[in-house]
Amino acid sequence: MGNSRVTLKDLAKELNLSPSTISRAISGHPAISDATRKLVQQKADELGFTPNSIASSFRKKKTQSIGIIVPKIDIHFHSLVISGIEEYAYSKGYNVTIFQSKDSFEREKEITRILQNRMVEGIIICLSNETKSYAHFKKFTKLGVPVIFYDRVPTNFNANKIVINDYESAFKATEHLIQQGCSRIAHIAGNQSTHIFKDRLEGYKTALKKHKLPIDPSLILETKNLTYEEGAECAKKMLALPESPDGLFCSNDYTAISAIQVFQKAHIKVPEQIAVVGFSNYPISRVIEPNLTTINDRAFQMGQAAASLLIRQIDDTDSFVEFETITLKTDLVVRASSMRKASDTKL
Amino acid sequence: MGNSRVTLKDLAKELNLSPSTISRAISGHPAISDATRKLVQQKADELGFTPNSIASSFRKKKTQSIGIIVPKIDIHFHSLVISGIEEYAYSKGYNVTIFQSKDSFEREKEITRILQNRMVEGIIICLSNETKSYAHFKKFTKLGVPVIFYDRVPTNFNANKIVINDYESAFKATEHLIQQGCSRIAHIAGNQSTHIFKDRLEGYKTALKKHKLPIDPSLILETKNLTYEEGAECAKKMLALPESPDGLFCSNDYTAISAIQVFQKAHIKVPEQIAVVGFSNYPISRVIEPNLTTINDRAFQMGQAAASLLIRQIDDTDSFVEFETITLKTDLVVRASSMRKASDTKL
DNA sequence: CTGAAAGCGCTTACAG
DNA sequence: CTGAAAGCGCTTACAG
Repeated sequence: MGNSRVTLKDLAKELNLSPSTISRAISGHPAISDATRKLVQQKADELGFTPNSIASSFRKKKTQSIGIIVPKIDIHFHSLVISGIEEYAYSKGYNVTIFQSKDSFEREKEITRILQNRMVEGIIICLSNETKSYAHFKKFTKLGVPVIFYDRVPTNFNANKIVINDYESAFKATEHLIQQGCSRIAHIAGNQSTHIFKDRLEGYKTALKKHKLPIDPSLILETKNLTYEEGAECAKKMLALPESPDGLFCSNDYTAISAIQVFQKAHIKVPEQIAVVGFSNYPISRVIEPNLTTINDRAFQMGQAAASLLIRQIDDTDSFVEFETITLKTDLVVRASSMRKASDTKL
Repeated sequence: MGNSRVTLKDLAKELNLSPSTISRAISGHPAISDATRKLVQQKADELGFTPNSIASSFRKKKTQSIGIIVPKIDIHFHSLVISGIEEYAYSKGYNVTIFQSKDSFEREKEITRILQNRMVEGIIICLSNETKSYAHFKKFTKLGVPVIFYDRVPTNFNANKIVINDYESAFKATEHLIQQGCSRIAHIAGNQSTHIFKDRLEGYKTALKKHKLPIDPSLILETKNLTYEEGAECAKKMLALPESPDGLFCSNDYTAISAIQVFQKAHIKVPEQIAVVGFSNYPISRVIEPNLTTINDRAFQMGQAAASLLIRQIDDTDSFVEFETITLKTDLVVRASSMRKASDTKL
């Protein structure tokens, strides 16, 4: 099979023009006459010429590609973020190469090496949960390759970050429960070695304090990974307490949903006896009965924001800004699982 | 910032060796002495040399990268497939660049142009639902770039395909309902212009025929996109029939779940009064009450199989095989939503 | 075991 | 408006 591509030179020979002219005509250089441009275009179509962008990348030292590292692609949050990144990047002519760290620090390091060799122009990453040291990102700063962190971002390390306000969101969620008349509010917390879950716990506590409610340690249940199974365990522990809670704020939707199911099996009514709020607005939250009140964490927008910031930094090579942190708005999506006061839809 | 990379030449100059030798030492060529190899390795680490794989790709005409086109990344099925692809590709040293067609034929064509220019060595794609013509893939055959289709694959077009046996899976699901004692089994079908949904309808019909059950057109409800909302509509239509069905096989899990919820609101017991089976084994199927019986379509394995076939074809440049179709096994995952005979767990 | 040389397919500063 | 020339950073067939 004649699988040798047509090159600029081939076109040049055919048209008795120089490769320089062909190159300029194809890339729309202003100094080329309309007549020539048309001629070249026509011949290119005829011969099926299509520019070799590897050669062009190599020559220009611009690959027009960005790298993404996520722990796992099939976690809905990450796939939404990637979707946002791809959408924005595509509109700007950038390609997106993805890698899964599988929550392995070693693999994450190895991937950064690959990305460096591949000469990506920028990187967007959600850190693996094993990552405690950030030395493997230093090389990119030196090479002028911007790196944007999202969701699980480094602490004590100056960097570009896209985050949501976890503290504020948790505060809103908890205050909503208080306004619905709850006074014994429990919390299913994520791993406290992770920054964002710590913030959510803090927001919960602050809301209680503001409304002069006691902080009862027996109502705060920390999990390792906020799994469906852990949620059920926590819910059972709550029911075993001398006095059950009348409200529950969970650090994600999975634990909220499994808790609701445990309550329902124990013939405890949601929201009448326990009002429940989750976190993340997973698709399942509008499917479960009762529909789950939750925090919309805007994963798609997070991806767009990350890509937009990244490409801005790629283009502004000599700006004075070193790092930027962007905090996105979140929304409390009020649904049936927390609605004890029918009249009080809008608080 | 001194953001100029260290090159082979720099290393060569430092060590008074030729670039050829450095290149060979770095890439592990056997003809290089151990002493030299160590020397080069050491200096490379010292100067922070890391090979420019764009230059290497350009020179070798091997990019070690493959392109994926999916309608949307944040559809769980696709993110699972991508995860399988990435995992396999990574283990073989290939990179994965992703694009979303957004179910637009025009965008899909544009993406194939980009992939051609980027010189990917192979492509894995789930067609957009607008795609009826496959001419935009012919160029890859000519260039010797293998293309693997999965899920939504071309019909009347010779190609590499990874599929599941939709007909057989639907047959299994329907027969399971029959064996659970259902005799009036309804079907919520997907768009009949799509091959896979047609096959599922056929499998359903064949199971009924085999067991001498009548095929009742009023029990077959076609939807456009198998959405949650369409599922609810269909369920309501079923309840409005003179005689309700006692079994329901749905072409995906969303419609199955929304149908269950409609039934439950109408105080119809699942599975006692209507047994329900879905398709795809979405995570939500083991969360909904009762847990949903469904077909495990092995999305992750589909991704791995696609990547494995692709890379095999990239490597075997002069094999006599032109196209390959791989059909993956599916599983009926029996859960509570269809279990009318407690004793009859294994059929 | 090591080196000199050519070249992959573009782009661009320089010249006219 | 067009062309000649150099070069991006590698790899590899050829030679010794």
